Amino acid sequence: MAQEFYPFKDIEAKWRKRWEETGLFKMDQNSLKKKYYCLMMFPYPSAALHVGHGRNYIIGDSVVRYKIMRGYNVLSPMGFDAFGLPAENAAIKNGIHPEISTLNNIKTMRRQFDSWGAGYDWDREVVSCLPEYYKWTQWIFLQLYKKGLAYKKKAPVNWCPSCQTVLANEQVIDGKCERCSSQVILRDLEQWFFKITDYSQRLLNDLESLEDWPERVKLMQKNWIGRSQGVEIDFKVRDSDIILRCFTTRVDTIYGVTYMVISNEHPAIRELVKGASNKKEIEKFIEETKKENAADRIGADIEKRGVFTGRFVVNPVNNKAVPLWVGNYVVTEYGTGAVMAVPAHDQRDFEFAKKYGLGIEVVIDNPKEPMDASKMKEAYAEEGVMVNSGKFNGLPSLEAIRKIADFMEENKIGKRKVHYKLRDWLISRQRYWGAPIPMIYCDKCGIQPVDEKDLPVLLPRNIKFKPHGESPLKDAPEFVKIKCPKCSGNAKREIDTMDTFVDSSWYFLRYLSPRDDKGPFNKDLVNKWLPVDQYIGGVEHAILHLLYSRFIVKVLYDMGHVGFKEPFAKLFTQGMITKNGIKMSKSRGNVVSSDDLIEKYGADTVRLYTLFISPPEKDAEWGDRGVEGAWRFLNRVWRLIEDNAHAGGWWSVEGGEKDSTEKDKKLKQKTHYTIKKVTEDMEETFHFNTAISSIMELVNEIYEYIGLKHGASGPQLKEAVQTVVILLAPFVPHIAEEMWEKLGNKESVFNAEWPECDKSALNQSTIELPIQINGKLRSKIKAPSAAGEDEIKKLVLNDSLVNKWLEGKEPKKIIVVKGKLVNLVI
RNA sequence: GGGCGAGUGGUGGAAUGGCAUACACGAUGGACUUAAAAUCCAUUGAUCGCAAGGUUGUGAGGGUUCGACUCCCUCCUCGCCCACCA
Repeated sequence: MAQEFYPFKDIEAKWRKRWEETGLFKMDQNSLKKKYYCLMMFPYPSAALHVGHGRNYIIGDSVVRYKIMRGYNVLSPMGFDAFGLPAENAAIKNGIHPEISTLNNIKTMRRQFDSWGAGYDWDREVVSCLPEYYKWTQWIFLQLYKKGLAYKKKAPVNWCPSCQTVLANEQVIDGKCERCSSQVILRDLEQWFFKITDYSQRLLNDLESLEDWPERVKLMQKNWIGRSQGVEIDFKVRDSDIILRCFTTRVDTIYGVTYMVISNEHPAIRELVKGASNKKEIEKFIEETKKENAADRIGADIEKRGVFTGRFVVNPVNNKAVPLWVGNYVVTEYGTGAVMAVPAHDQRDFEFAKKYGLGIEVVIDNPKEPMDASKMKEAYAEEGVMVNSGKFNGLPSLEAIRKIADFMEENKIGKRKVHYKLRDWLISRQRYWGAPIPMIYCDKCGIQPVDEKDLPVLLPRNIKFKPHGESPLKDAPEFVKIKCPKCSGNAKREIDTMDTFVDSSWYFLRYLSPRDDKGPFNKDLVNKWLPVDQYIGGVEHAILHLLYSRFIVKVLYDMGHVGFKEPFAKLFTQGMITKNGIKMSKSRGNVVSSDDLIEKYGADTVRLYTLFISPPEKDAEWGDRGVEGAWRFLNRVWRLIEDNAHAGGWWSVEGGEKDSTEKDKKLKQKTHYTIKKVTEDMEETFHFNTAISSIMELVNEIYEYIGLKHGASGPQLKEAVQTVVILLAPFVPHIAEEMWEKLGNKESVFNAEWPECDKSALNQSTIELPIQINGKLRSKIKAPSAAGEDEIKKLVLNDSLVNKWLEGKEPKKIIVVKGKLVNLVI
């Protein structure tokens, strides 16, 4: 009897070659089958991948293979998000050109994808750092420029002194650089922005159409866009022509305004403090708090501080003058940078007023307990009844919001207004390793776009990678010097490059015509294949990448380049693999090498364990021991086929016994239950872990069926074993193919028909009926599965154990649940 | 501070109103073996009992229900996202 391990090395090599030859993953443009575009987020090329990375691709590959088996014309492309900081940082450190290290890493990664058995249509590969790709990233920039959606402005930006570059807000974590953890400072630079804020409302509205996105992700996007409805109110500055506009969502509290605060970066601030007696103090305050802003925007808990400007502003509803302060708690970029302060009904204002002895005036009464301004411990921010509010007294505050807004609009004191937290997208990077921004600066003609026919603007090859606060492209004279496209005079190129999120905001369009040098994508193909049917990636991209991609697609839609408004119909976000409770990463030293494991156990074992470890949307803790279990299981299935092949091959037995015995019925029932379970998991939840465990149960059932004697036969057994092999194929493709061949099939298992669940097989002849008394399990009886309620009740009352528990009493009620459970109430 | 999610054996996890702990890992005992590996068999929430069997048990407390891991309320802990957004 053969007791060797299954020869995974030979098997895996054999089938990989076969898939390559038969083009299993090549999308067929002329196929009549239904299309299915399955997209994995394309990775940044980093050197050695671990099992945590593997999980992403194994999940995606299982979906792809399942859909192929279900008869779809599947498009499963792969590419590389190949521009970015790490390669450039490495170049600074060790002198290796980013292009070389990146292309090397890509080579390694392709090999690793292959080693996981993850198949892609490699003819469609896109690599964002190649001119054939970034030419069109630049084209996208020019489209936005043409539409007035790309503009330049001086803006305070997060600056990492160590990386010598600008960071997006989201790359700043706890005031520190996401990559190098140095303290981030603010710095004013001329930057290119994309006007994503023009699309705020549409990006918000269309979230509702994304029914197959996780609620969590939609909510995160919604909060990020941050729509709030309110009123903008103009306050006149006394003894001045200046008008300060502020925004509030709580216009019902307008009569409770006791002071106003403006941000330390408010545009009118210089003018306002011109004649102030404490001018020095104010200026000192402004300087100090500017420094705080960087840390502040990042979340550090900074105490509220402020300074009086010597000015007063007039409340337009009651003409009352209130003091004007400069404070560190007003967000410059949001609203108008000026806030009407209502200490009685806003916690922040309350704290500030307490600290500086400013007035507190109650204008909304808490219906539950009367309020007294002098005794308040905290602000009352709930609804209530209007008091001290002139003609609005007595109204419920919710109603007052409407009435006061109406009143203000009628009297032109204020105007309803919607604000968003969403900011424009800063795309400039003072970096080499990115797509150059295709713009030219001419002294005579000003800013000029590069002509589309002159694209791509190629990155120069010879560059010194010494950071000096400006883009390294500055040191490449052959790059910088250019003729103005308008007047042909001497001009200079833009030396900044684009944020890599621009590269990744349209790559899914390029896969349909990756080598096309006439356009960024083929309109017909793209309209046929998009939206993407299934997008799979990490939840860390829930906000930025997905929002940017949605934005770019909407812009392209508006310009008539594509016929759809949303890029991704269905989204699945997987969890990450942890080790010792933290994310697997090289710097933390807790990586589990995927290559080593594959060398020892083969790809299928690694795949099976990875999928079995937990539901894929959840984070999962890696345990090396569990791999053994997956390995044992595969050997167990393998033996099932090997041993019986030695014993004569029961799968060839066509006739044999009819499926009449109890044993046969049980096996058939289990087989069809497993089909149902696996199919549901694949279609609905991607819960591969439960799909696999149900297949394990079926294998256990098969072993029980044949007992220890080999050479068992019969149609039921044949069906069960075939089912196991087919159902396993999406998860462990190599061994499944080999076993499928051993079962005498000439065609690939991926051409096999996915089994249908025969519902009649799910009902056994007799079923075991659990009996509860007052909800507690007290007995079990055997009953025919076709038995009616009355018959079941009769059987239950005849059961001796039941009678023992009834102690002669008559049950008040007998509840039969779906013919599967009985509960007696006594 | 706000929002979202989660809390089940020694471990990963299963069950979304109906037999709690499927499936797997680990552990213990046994068979086979000179031995080991592999494989197979048995046991494995806690607790009482020689046993049949009982009691108890899904973060804590309360509620709804014939019946609650599941629904509702209060609280605790952890995780993630956002965060002085007026």
